[in-house]
Amino acid sequence: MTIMQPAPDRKSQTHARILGVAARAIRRGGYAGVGVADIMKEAGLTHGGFYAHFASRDAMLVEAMQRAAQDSYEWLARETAQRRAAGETPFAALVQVYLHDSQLGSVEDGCVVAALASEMPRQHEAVLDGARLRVQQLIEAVRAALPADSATQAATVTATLVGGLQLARSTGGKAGRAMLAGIRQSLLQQYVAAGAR
Amino acid sequence: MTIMQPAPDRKSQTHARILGVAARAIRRGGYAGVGVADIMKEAGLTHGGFYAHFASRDAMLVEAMQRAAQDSYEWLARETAQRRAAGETPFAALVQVYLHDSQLGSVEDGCVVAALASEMPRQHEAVLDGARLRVQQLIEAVRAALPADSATQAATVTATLVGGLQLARSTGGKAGRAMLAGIRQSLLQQYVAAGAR
DNA sequence: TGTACATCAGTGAACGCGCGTTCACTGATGTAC
DNA sequence: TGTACATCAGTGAACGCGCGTTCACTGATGTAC
Repeated sequence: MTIMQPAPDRKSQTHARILGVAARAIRRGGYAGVGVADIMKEAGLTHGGFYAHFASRDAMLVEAMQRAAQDSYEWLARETAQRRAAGETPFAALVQVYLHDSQLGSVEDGCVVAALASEMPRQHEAVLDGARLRVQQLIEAVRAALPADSATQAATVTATLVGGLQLARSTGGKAGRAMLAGIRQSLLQQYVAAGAR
Repeated sequence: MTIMQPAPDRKSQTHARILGVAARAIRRGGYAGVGVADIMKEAGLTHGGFYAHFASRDAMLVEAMQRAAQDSYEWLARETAQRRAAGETPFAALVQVYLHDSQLGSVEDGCVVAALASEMPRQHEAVLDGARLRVQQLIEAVRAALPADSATQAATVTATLVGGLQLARSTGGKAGRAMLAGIRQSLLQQYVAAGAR
């Protein structure tokens, strides 16, 4: 009785590919805006195979949220690390990356919290759990870029980052970029002047 | 040839009632979460009559967004006026009203920007136009509560208010209320200390 | 090494439900004389 | 004042499409001997 290993491996690769597509799709279209068939098609598959990977559409959304959280967390860590290596302070790097102009157009590759925040109160508990965790992660990342004694400011700065990106995206165009630049400037003035690392 | 006036008046009253229901429904369930039949039922009507009032579901969403904007703007103006009359500064009143604990549970009666911000980039141009206007209105209301020379801060404060409410709602429960309290405190410290009116 | 066989990831047709939309009809309101 | 009539807001049955879900089947992969 030999257990077949190659097949499961192949399946889990496909599973990951579907999730990658779904993680981008929920940020682009929202929880309500993603269809099973669309995701499978974008992953190069037919819709029938979906249920070999997920118990239901809802179950997929839970996994997609976690995957999107992981992807956007890694993106933030990578980008900020690069800027710190180039000499920027952690806080400046955070602000410049999170509120970068390129974020205006790329919702699907950006922070999942900013992409889905206002839809959160409407989600099932399973999705909410993942979302809460991701919010905490983001606040923690902000706190790590603030002075040790300004821990209570972390949530406030996070709120400004998330809300600022959303407002600038809603505004759009040149006015949106101007708004984003203004918010970057405000944050840097306030917190760097206040001694942020 | 007499023109009948009473009938149109009655119809416009019904129209306004449907819109009132819809304006709350989009904040509660999001643009994608509201159904024609649900709204009509909540307004005490049957779904068939819907198209005597709106050309399509999308056309209704445009009007509902405007109505929600108007409702939440009036709510903010009324509540802050009451607090200013009781002696609070305009900025304190704004922060205390916008980030009041009661806002955690009542998405459908609160600020439409906070309720729908992350869904905005996905909407049709007609809906977006109304949304942009509402964002500007909100920023303007914030600016009016800031010192004359801190106009560039208005968008930043607005971002903090909107983002803060969303993060606290996502977090929920006791932790959500604590987060909200922290953000209120941060904002008041920062801006009142900086000389906000 | 080569052939028959077992496994299973993925296919695609089909089903059923919900929702936006249409439309012939009803019945209440108010007008005409 | 009272009766016949016109208007039209609202009703409710029906239609069609899209989407989540199911399921019998295929064909590629790798095993057994």
